[in-house]
Amino acid sequence: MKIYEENNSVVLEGVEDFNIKHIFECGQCFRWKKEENESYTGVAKGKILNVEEKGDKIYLNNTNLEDFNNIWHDYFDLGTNYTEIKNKLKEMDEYLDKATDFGWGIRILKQDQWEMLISFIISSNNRIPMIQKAIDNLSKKFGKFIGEYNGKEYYAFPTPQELSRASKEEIRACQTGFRDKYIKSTADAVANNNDNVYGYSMLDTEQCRKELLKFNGVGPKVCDCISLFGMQKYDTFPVDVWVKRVMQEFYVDEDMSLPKIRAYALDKFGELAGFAQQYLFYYARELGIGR
DNA sequence: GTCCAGGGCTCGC
DNA sequence: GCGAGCCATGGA
Repeated sequence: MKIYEENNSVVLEGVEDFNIKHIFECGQCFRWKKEENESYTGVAKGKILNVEEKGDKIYLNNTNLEDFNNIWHDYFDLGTNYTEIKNKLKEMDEYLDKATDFGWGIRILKQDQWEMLISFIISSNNRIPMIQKAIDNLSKKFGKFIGEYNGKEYYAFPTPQELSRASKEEIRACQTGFRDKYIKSTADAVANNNDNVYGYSMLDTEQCRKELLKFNGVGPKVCDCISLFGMQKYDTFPVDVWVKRVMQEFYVDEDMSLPKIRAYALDKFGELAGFAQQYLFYYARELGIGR
């Protein structure tokens, strides 16, 4: 892979296992929006970035080599060999063989722990477009203005302090619905009790899970998503309706409970369970498997 | 009106 | 530690 800077952009030439549609639409993130030219613009780490694909080149627009080295290299998990991961998954069974071919360019982003905590509380019993809307509203209302890009204004995700200053009613006004009380309670807990969510990455998967489950509005599924997308716990397997469908279609009985599906997958996919989950989720959702 | 979404909480065993 | 009900909002 060749990396160089030109015209306020960083170009990645010949990067393996990288497809922007797969990455941004596999359900792991909520703040990346597709532009008219098929590129994606989003906010992460308090910066606005646009990502564009042209042939075998990936253009990271509105950034420079310094930010690439400090932020984006890690954010896009470019230090991990996804070819190797996919090959191991392919050897497991025919369904993963298909799913990894289908979503060949997926990478699990290393996103902000706190942002994942609140985002996936909002996700509970909700739809993806509604989740995106609520997060946008919260950011616009309580986050810092970062700047403009391509004629649009962008805001950072609010910090724990910024969000805890909001009332339950103000949070609800951002279209969070009945989850308003969960968000308020969690924001207060993190801001006031100094619950150090940024330290949970250092804990092992089980300890991390126990800490996250203490928050109001965080159950098994939400907890697994935060662990996987915010804390690099790859030996987790979030089971939502889509994953339940694809698992029942290919692996287990119709009447198996969610906790048992989770246990089954952890046992079967082991250290790679989180990666398997992403490929299966994207495969199931894009193809409408089980509906 | 009915159904459903990247579920969580509470209770009873 | 489980399973079963109950709870909840907004869009299609």
